[in-house]
Amino acid sequence: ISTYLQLLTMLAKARQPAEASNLFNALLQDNLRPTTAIFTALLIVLTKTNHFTKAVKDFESMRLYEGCLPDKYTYTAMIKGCCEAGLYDQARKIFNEMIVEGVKPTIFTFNTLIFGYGKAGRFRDIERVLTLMDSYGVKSDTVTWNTLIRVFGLHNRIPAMEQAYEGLLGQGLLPDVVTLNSLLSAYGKAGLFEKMHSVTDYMVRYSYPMTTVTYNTIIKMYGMAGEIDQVDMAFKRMETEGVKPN
RNA sequence: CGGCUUCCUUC
Repeated sequence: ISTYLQLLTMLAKARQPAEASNLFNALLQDNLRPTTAIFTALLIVLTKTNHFTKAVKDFESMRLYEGCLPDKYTYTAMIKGCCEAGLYDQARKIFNEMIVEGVKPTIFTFNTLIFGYGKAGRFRDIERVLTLMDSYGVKSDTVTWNTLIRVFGLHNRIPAMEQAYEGLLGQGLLPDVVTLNSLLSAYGKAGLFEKMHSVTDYMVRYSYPMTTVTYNTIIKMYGMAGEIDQVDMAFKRMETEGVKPN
């Protein structure tokens, strides 16, 4: 069953829903019993590939298999799927069901909700989630702040984004490469190139790795702004820094 | 140890 789980996880990453369904049937034919993790992996591939209705059906029917009750992973995956499908009421319903079933939401659950609402610009809902999180005694982590920074950046809410960055520092956490790449993306989108530079300076000063993603972000942002010379410089710098283009 | 969240990769 571990073999099947590993294979399903790979198929989820590769977004191969048909192959994943075939594999699930093969597992049954091998007289193996599916597990909650197997169903979760299956739900992930389905929601990732716009087979949301099928995912809900499997989410409902998994309970018919012995020992296959949804757990914190399953609920979080379904909440993410609902948000990506734009079904926020459904996401909330599944969260409530999770609570009723006695499955404790984790930081993953809350971060997923924040990202889902944030992408859609539902900032009131984010506030609600943060309050809820507090009431469950779950403490925000770097990913929480990164998520807030990302979603505010996506919506060009630069002051709110910078407030989230301050929140991260205020909690005694350090930015990671995802934080800084998100800042680069937002500043680039807003045309705040001086601020982009202060982020890259910061990365150099504190020895953050300038990854392929970092350079891809810089190239994309300058490209969108029509700053072709900057694009060229960034690409050449990748080569001199030994960062491989992907 | 293996399945859930945040950065570029069709906007």
